[in-house]
Amino acid sequence: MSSDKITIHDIARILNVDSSTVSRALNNSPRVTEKTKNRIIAKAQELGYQRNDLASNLRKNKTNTLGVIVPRISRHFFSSAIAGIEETAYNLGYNVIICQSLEQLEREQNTVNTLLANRVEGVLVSISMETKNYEHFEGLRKRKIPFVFFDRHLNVPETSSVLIDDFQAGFDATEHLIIKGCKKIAHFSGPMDLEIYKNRFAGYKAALLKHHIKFNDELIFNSRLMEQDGIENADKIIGLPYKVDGIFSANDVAAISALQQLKRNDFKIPEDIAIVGFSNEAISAVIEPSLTTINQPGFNIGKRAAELLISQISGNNGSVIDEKIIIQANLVERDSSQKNQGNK
Amino acid sequence: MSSDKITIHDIARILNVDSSTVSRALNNSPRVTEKTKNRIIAKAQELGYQRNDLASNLRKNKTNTLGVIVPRISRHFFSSAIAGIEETAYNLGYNVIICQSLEQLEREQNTVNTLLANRVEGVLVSISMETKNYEHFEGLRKRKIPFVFFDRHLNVPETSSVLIDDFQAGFDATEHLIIKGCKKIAHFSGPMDLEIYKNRFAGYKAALLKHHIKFNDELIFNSRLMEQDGIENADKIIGLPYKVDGIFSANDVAAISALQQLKRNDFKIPEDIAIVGFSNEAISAVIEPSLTTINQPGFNIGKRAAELLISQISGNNGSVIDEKIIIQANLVERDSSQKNQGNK
DNA sequence: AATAAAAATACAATCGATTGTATTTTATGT
DNA sequence: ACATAAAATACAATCGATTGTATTTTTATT
Repeated sequence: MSSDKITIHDIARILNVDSSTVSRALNNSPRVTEKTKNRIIAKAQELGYQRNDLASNLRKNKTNTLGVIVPRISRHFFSSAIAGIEETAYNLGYNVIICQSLEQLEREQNTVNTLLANRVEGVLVSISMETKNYEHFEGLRKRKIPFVFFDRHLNVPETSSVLIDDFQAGFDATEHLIIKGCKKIAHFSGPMDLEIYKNRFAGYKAALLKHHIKFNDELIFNSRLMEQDGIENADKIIGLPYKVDGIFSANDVAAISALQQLKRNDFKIPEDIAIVGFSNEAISAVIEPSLTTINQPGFNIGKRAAELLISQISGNNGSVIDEKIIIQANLVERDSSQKNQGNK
Repeated sequence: MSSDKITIHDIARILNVDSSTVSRALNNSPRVTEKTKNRIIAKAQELGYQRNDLASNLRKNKTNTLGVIVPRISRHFFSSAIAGIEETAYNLGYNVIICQSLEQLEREQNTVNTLLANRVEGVLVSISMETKNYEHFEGLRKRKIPFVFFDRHLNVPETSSVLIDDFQAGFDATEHLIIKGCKKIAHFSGPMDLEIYKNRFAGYKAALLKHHIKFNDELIFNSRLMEQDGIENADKIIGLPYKVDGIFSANDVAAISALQQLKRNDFKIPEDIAIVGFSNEAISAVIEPSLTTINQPGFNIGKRAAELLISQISGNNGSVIDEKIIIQANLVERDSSQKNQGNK
């Protein structure tokens, strides 16, 4: 009946055994006879006993819990990554606490403290756009709690991360535009404190260099790559005294809003301006024209990151671990970049 | 330095006070002098003390934690709802544990147990497509842990839920098609164990009735409304000996894949067949033609559900609570249903 | 039947914080 | 300076489970 707060002590009292025996029986310890084990399990079931993990974890000094910090759950890349994390965690018997920073440094700091207070055994982080340094992760380091950056990371030594090769991807995206015949290629970049944006930008520059296209500072547009930013960038491009014929945007959100804004201003995509985005959001496949972009396999990144983290938790050999896993990110060619190549 | 596992007892020993004083100081109790409070807080900071919430929660018998169970985090509606839940929870000082059922009953049952073991104080649930009854939630009821269904719910008495008016929305969607001139309207329905699909279907039938259109069983397509289902439904419609001129799909996913399949088979949307979906996924706005659909305000639903749950937790007056909140869901008219009305 | 060895169970400390009660310290008034 | 009230702090039990050690019970051996 009233299965309100049944403890092992209640069961012990009823069956006239010690609570330690109940504990061992429920944990299937070989130290308890099959017969009493069955009695105890039956009674526990009858009373609707449910272990108190707070007490258990406190005593064992082990929580089997991972923390995850992402900027925003509702972004498709992150929810996919979380799905991958969850999958791995679930299979290996870990729980997951998910926190959002909402791109705010202060909330990111708070979540680290919450996770510490909850004694998570490891943390997976993709940092906010406001995060410029490492400080608030020091607490994890001090307490020897392993953590792994995925995607949005800080370039600190002795830290593991699961990333895509943003330089290569940026290079590929830009070279693709060049091959399609673009000469004046703009780049929408994100906050330069974030490694991913630095690297995508570097890839862009390297591709220009390789193909002997002069780098032009005026064609670099810095923003937080939100929807509004894409629109504003598009307006700036329209206002330029010369013709831009390609855009490589460091994310899809800005690429798409720019694409729509350009369409509204009677630019033909890709004939007038070819566009390549980054992330392969779900929208990108169905927008018209469909958006050429870099596919970031979120689920897979989350999966690998969780695997790496759990392996570090398990083999806690005190030594500092610094492992980088690079996941393949591939260009998905769609319509927004299929420019007529030359005029034969 | 080694802030590994600093406890209030460590601080107490160092400062030559009792651990109870340390506890009270850190919790800003008026029973401790400002002077010692400051000493203690300073020392705690110096040592990098971080409260162990496991111990604290165990003792207080209060976790300030909510559980959330959704079918799939990566579905936009759910991640939006979670964002709304998080927002409310964060503001009111609650933590949130998020679990996915992945549409599997077994996993849903497991998550309930996990949440119980973690002593959450309330649970927000949107059930899986396999969930047909209430059993596995009985444990919550027994332990007097309030829970609130949102969106996908079971129709059990003495249970609170935050829903949209699926009947009305189904009615509106169907009537909209009728007004646009459709005479033979197919309906893609989901598992009939779920109230939401029952109600959307009922709304569909009511609209037909009102406008004197005969209900035709052949035009009802039951499935789990996945991408593949939409394609198959479209094929079946194509194969019918008579012409279908409208589709009301109980979700956007199936509506969109059907739309694309029909396009591939040279049907003109909306001229040949008008389509209305349900949920207003992000894709629906950018697909061509853009999809008319019912907007379900996920963030808002999550927010309201969390508020309702927390109010029930706070006012735990033992009495059973049965509160239904109906959130407005509105038709978003887009291109997929703008059929030529008559031929004047 | 006596004794050793093995098996089953009981005892008791512990994890880290909280909190009601008891004790010590400080302040107040005469 | 002394009694008393008030303030500050210390003591000790508690939350519920786990686990090393001690004790009791059973089994095996001669």
